[in-house]
Order: sequence, then C-alpha cells, then structure tokens
Amino acid sequence: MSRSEEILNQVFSNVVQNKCIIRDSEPLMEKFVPEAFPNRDDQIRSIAEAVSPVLIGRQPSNLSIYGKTGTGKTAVTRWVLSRLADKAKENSVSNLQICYVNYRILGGPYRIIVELCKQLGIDKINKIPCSGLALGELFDRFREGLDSQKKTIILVIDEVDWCIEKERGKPQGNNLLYDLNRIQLSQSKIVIIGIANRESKEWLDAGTLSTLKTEEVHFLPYNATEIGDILRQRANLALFGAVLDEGSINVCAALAAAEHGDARRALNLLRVAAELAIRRNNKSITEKHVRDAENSIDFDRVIQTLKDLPAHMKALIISVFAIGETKVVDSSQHTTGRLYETYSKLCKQMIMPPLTQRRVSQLINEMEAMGLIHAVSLNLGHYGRTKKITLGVAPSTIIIALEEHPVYGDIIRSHLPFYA
DNA sequence: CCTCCACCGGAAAGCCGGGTCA
DNA sequence: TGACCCGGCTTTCCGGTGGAGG
Repeated sequence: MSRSEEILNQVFSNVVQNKCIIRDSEPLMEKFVPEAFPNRDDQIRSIAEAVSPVLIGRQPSNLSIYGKTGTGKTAVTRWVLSRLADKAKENSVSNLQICYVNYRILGGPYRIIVELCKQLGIDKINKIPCSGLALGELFDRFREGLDSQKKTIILVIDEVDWCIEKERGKPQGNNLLYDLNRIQLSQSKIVIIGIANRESKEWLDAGTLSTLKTEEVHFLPYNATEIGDILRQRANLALFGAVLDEGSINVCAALAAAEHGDARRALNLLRVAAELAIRRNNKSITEKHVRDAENSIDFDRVIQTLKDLPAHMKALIISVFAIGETKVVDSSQHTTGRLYETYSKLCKQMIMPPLTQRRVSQLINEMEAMGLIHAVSLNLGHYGRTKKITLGVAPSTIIIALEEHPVYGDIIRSHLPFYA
C-alpha cells in the first residue's frame, strides 16, 4: 500500500470510527440547551413563580440568581424565560420582550446599554453610537427609546457581579444597576434578573441592594450523583448506545464534582474523552480516556494561557523561569526586587521600556491569581519584607509554550545550556 | 523598645487609541 | 476640526507593615 493510500485509509477509518461513537456532538457543547434539567426542579419553580406575573400584566419583582459556574443558572433561566415568552404569546400578551446581556463579555455599562438598544431595536431610531457619548446622554436616549415602545422588558444580566470590578470607585449614581433600577418610565416596565457567582449581598453595596428589592434563587453545586444524571442524559443524545460504561461516567462525574460541582467541566471532559477514543481507534470510551482527557484539557489550557499573555507578563514569567534555572539555589534570589532586576535587564535586551515596580507588583498578583506563579509573603526582619516568587507551572510547560517565540525562545535556550 | 528595610497596595491622575458631535 | 467621552493601561504619590538588628 502506498503512503498516500495509508493516509487516506487512516482518515476514512477515523470518520467511520467517529460514526460509531459520536452520533451528534451538540448535546456535549456548552451552548446546548436541553429539554430537561435534572435536579433543578426547585430553581425552575422559583424563577417561574417570580416572573409569571407578567402573564397577567403585573410587574414582577427583580430577581437575583446566584451559584458557582456550571450549576445551570444561565441555561435554566434562559429556558424558563423562553417558555414564558411562548406562554405570553398563547395568552396574547404581546408587549413582553426578553433581553439577555453578559456583563463580563460586553465589558462595561456603555456597551451593555448599546447592546440593549440593539436588542430592543431602538439603536436606529434614537441614533445610538457604539462609543463617544457621555454615559448620561446614552442612558437618556435608551430611556426615551424604551419608554416609547410601551413594553415590559425582562432584562437578564449575566455575570452581573463583574460590574463591581468595572465600576469600582464610581459614585452610586454611576452604577449601572442602580441607574437601571431607578429608571423613570411612564409607558414601559423593566424587570432585572441578575445572574452572579456570588450572593448579591456579598458584592452589591447596601444602598443599591435595598432599592433593588430582589428575590434570590440559589443554584447549589451539583454532587457527583447529580452530575452523573446529567452526563447520562447528554450521552444518550450524543453517543451511540454501548460506547460509554458506568465506570467512565462515574470517573467523569467524580472529577468534575471534586472541582466544585461544575457540570460544564464534566461535559467537556466527556467530549474530549470521546474524541480521544476516536483518535486512538478504540470502540468505546474508557476510564483511561477520561483521565487522559483531564490531563490534556489542563495542559492545553495552561499552554494557551501562556501564549496569550501580554508582552510584559511574558517577560516576567521568563524572568521567574530564568531565576529558577540559575545554578545558585538561594531563596534570596526569588524576591520581588531580584525579579524586577532580572525583568528590567530582559526588557533592555529586547529594547522594550520596563514598567515601574508598582505596575509589576500588580502583574505579579494577576499572574498568581491565574495560577502561573506562586508568591508567598516573606518577612526578612531588618532586611525588609518581600515576596518569594516561584513558578506555578512546570518549567517544561514554559519551554513548550514559548520556545517558538522569536525572542523568548533564544532566552529560554540561553538559560538551558544542555537544552537540545 | 525603637528603627529601618524592602517592599505592598490604595488612590488618583495621566496617557493613548478609538470613537461621536456640532 | 476641535471639544469631548470612554476604557484600558500605566505612573506617581504615599501611607502602611512586621520582625531582625541595634
């Protein structure tokens, strides 16, 4: 058999194999909205009860939905609201509109309002530019447009706790939630549903919290059994009958439950495990595939994070790497001051002006939060206080991620005399 | 007990690129 | 075309901080 034929054979048999394992990959994707939500009866009932007054023309109270990632907050909320919209149509309630925005993705109050104007179709009529206006002016145009539509708007703001990050330090009157809640409408009504990772009293100031008058719905993390239920439900839709055994489901569920009951992670694990099985020409998905999938997901994520770092963060992590690779094993080498020295030299080498120590200290904290480095506060008494900074990922990971880089690649090699 | 080191980290302001408006 | 706005990144300023050394 020729080389070319071998390649063809491989590709074709992979496709045939794929046909034997994955029927439809959609149900394993994050954006898939199922028809049933196992173990979420209470939450479905609470949300439905809270919003249902719109069906008889009454104003529902605001709603605050909170829970960790992958607990089904967004999916359940969107599903309940889409059913509410259907019911409203059946009952000839024609003025209901549901808007959905994600605070973190849109990144700030200005873009949120612009997006809302688009969804409501008032961007054309009231001339809403995508930037350039003063926030107050933008808000006024939004309010006028909204009011003229004579509608009841259910506004879902996902990841709404990010507004604290973005709007920190601004007076209460500049807070988007506060403004939306106090908006003066004569012909329209607006109901705010906030979805957050934390309980609202943890991130919202007391003043806004009390004016919002929200009801709270809590999504508890799934336990391993519940994640197992979800995996079985989705596997039935996505995979062929006998390719997945109970053992693999349990491992998948246990790994995701150990994190914090994240169903999204469990589904991702299952999908990658299925892809591994296909790639290895296996007929079914085994526990080994699931465990390998976990390692591969973690590894890929770190590599991608490193590759995506901005220039100065890359220079910093290379500096931490370089200090760690020097022969002198002395903890005084790992201090902030020493790191700043190394980093400054590196910047000069690259003809890039170094940032100030203050900014670097900020970047160090960010990188610690990302898990790329460890920074432990250290008291050296008369010799001041500092942080001991070490790599949070294996040096080999740094090498793999950055060795292709035109400049950092050389630096990595120069610090590793025996690096081939 | 006081000093002093080597930083930490909050607050505020500056800079810059991308945009609108009259 | 100049005034103005926004958001992100960065600098400047400055008040802590906790324990070894004097």
